[in-house]
Amino acid sequence: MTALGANDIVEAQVENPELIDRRRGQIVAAAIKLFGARGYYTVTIKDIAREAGISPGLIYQYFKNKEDVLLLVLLERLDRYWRDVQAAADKEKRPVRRLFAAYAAYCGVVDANKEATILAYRSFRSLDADRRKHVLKRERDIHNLMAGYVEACRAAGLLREVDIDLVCAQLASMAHAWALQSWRFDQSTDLKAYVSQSFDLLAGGFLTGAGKRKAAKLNPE
Amino acid sequence: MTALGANDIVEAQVENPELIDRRRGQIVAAAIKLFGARGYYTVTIKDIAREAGISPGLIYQYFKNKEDVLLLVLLERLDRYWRDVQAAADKEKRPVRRLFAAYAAYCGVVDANKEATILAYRSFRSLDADRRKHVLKRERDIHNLMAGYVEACRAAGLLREVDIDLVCAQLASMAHAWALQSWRFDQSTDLKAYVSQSFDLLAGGFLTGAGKRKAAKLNPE
Amino acid sequence: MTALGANDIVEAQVENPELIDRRRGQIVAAAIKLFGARGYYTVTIKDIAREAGISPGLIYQYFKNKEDVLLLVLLERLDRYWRDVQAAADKEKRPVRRLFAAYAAYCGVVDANKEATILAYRSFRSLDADRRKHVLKRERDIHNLMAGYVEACRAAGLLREVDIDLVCAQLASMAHAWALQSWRFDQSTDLKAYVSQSFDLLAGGFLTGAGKRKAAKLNPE
Amino acid sequence: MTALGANDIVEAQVENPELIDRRRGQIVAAAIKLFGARGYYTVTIKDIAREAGISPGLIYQYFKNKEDVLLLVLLERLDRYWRDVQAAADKEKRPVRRLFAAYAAYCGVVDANKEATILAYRSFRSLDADRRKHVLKRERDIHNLMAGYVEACRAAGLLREVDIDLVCAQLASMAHAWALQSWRFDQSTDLKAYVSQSFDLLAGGFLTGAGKRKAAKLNPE
DNA sequence: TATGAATGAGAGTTCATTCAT
DNA sequence: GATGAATGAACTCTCATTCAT
Repeated sequence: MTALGANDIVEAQVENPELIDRRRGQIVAAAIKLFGARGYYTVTIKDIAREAGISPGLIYQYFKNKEDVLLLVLLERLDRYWRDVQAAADKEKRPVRRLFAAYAAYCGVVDANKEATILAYRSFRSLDADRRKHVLKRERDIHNLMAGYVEACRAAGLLREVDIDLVCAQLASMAHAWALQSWRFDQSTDLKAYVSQSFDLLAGGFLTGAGKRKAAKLNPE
Repeated sequence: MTALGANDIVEAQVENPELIDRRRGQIVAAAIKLFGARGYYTVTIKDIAREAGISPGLIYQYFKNKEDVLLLVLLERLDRYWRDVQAAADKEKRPVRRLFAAYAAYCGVVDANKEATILAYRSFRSLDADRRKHVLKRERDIHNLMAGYVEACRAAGLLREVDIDLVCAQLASMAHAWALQSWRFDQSTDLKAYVSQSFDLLAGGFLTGAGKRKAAKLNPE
Repeated sequence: MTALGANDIVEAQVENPELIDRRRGQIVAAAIKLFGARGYYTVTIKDIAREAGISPGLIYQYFKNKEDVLLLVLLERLDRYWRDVQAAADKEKRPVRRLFAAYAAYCGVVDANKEATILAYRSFRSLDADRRKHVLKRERDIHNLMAGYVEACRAAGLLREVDIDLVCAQLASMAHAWALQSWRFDQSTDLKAYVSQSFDLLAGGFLTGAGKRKAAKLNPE
Repeated sequence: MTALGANDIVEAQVENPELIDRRRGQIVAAAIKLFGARGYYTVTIKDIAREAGISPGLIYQYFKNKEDVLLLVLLERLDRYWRDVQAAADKEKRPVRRLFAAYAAYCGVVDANKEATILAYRSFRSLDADRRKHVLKRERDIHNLMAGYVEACRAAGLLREVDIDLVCAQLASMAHAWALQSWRFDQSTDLKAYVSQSFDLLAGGFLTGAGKRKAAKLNPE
């Protein structure tokens, strides 16, 4: 189930689950668009309602308050990340290729949702402790997903003796950097070049010689 | 001159430059504390005034509006980063050691100002276009500072053929990750371990064999 | 349509036109009372809300800002003047009688709205250029209405060769004087006496001998 | 003595009478300029201080508060009116000529102080009851001055049987109309034409046949 | 279920006035 | 006598939330 129908996390006044899914979909889509462009605090409930084509009052039938809208927005994004990354990784069998595919997918989804990625950094701390936990839970899911791919490289003897969490932090940071620190990069750099260059750099640090040779084959330049 | 007396960027109604420095120091210190803990939007001018031990009206003698307070808060942090990093780097002559010293100092100042680092990510986009430029200018100064240290490694033949901007992005991202993604790391990891491990990982990616041997000597474990 | 529903001049957040009319009626009535007594600047939005029996926020559903409230207050008064004057004039056919009826009605509406008349003088300049234009437009409508009645006297050969705009200025000034310069008049003077005396004086200046004889019949003292 | 040194009306913290006169002169001149242009409420004490070239605090050495500044501004204007009108009237001996000279001078001083004239209408009601009395006292002085000139016409048998206060109200209203209702007049009308035309109209109402013949000689067109 | 008018607490900001220097 | 930094009450306006329809 997607984050939207998550009645255990976010309560609704409405019973019909399909309606909940549909309305929350509308509202979250509108909110992602607006929060992404202008941030959480400068967007009003009225703005979201107008963008979603419904009345302000209706939002409170599907969300307890504004913060809950933000929560689902953030969870929804993380769900999408998780699905995209896994789907891409599943297409590859060999460990280094799989890790690369996962990283490339991660960068790809960041690129396709730049605003949402930035929003996550901006607005995570606008949530209260309880809601943060839910978001962190999903962050950790993604972390674990990636950690599995790294671990597989180790099992194949292709990984130097390094801390896997640290490697995951690096991979995620660099994927995020594409959205968050774009000012550092030459404007002419495109996503594809960024992915291969940054992976080369990162992999150079954590793969063994054998691993690097496999990685090298990914970019036949 | 520090960012506080920056009359060309932020205007004051008061003439006396020493007073401006002192009062802005008070106000920015209070604002860093509160913004850091609760974010820009949930902190009120009255909160800042109370924390600084002055009246709300007085803030407007030294700042045109709330956004200008945020601007100086962000600039002040970047100034501090720049100074700390440079001071640490200056103590080392050899390129790899110098780069390491710079990175370690960067991580150190992030650690000492975790809240402020997070704030930068959260609140940069709350600034209007003009104010963002000022912040980006200082970000770039730090970027260039680091790029210089990386470049020196290349001049000494210790750098693989890699994009320097990308390397800088990695270094900065990992330093920031210490504050922003601490949930990824084993709670027992301390700053010192983090610095050496992450540098080892990064340097493994961008240094030549000779460079790595020099880097290895930095952590005589 | 009265000035209150004037959606083209003052924008409302609320759609329902009847509601707009009703709420604006409430708000403008309260504002006239308070502005009239204490002037524009010393009356607060909260005062108006309290007087109107609504919440402060609601005023901003029907007016963009405080200045717009003042605008409708001033327009509303001018509308009332126009309607009262025309209604009274329509009851008389012969030119001098009609002009007198119009003047008497003008004085009457000034008397019934002394505070509002004074307010117009006080507060017109508190409006910005755009809003002033709207008020002047209605002032001119009244001017033209009166000018028509004076012109009819001329057509009937009862008017000396005088500037009609000047005559209108005199008529209006004297009507306003009843509210604005009441300190000049013996406290025992009542409205009726004021109207006949001042009209006698004014008409003596602009009517021909024949016209004055007709005017004389109006006051059979 | 002019209104400025009026220690019995407005209190000063400073003893030296010359200084009081000089400083109040500075302050009132600045205030007239600013109040005239922008009205009482939108001008701040700081604005006045800046315009007068002194510090805000100093104003409170010469005035108890902002309202007292307004009081002296209004009194000062009335003093000037009184002096100018009397000076002009004194140059003529014959009653109708004298009255005309007084009226022309009145219009002249209105023309030279349009903003201040408008200010009087706007801001008189911003004063409290006590201060209003002082202003009304001087208004009455001018009224009486004019009434004397009208009375002289009656003594010479040149006045119809009319109420003198009403005549004074007319004369004052028309003089003020030059500033307050300029929108009614053809833009090409100049002051001189206005004075002669309006006096012709007014005098036509209150003078006898003999009086009118004398008045006619004033405008040898 | 859906609407949107209504509420009212609280935000940023201004400014008359005071007072230490 | 003169300065101008400092105060804090009070302003206009916004907006999350509620509730009658």
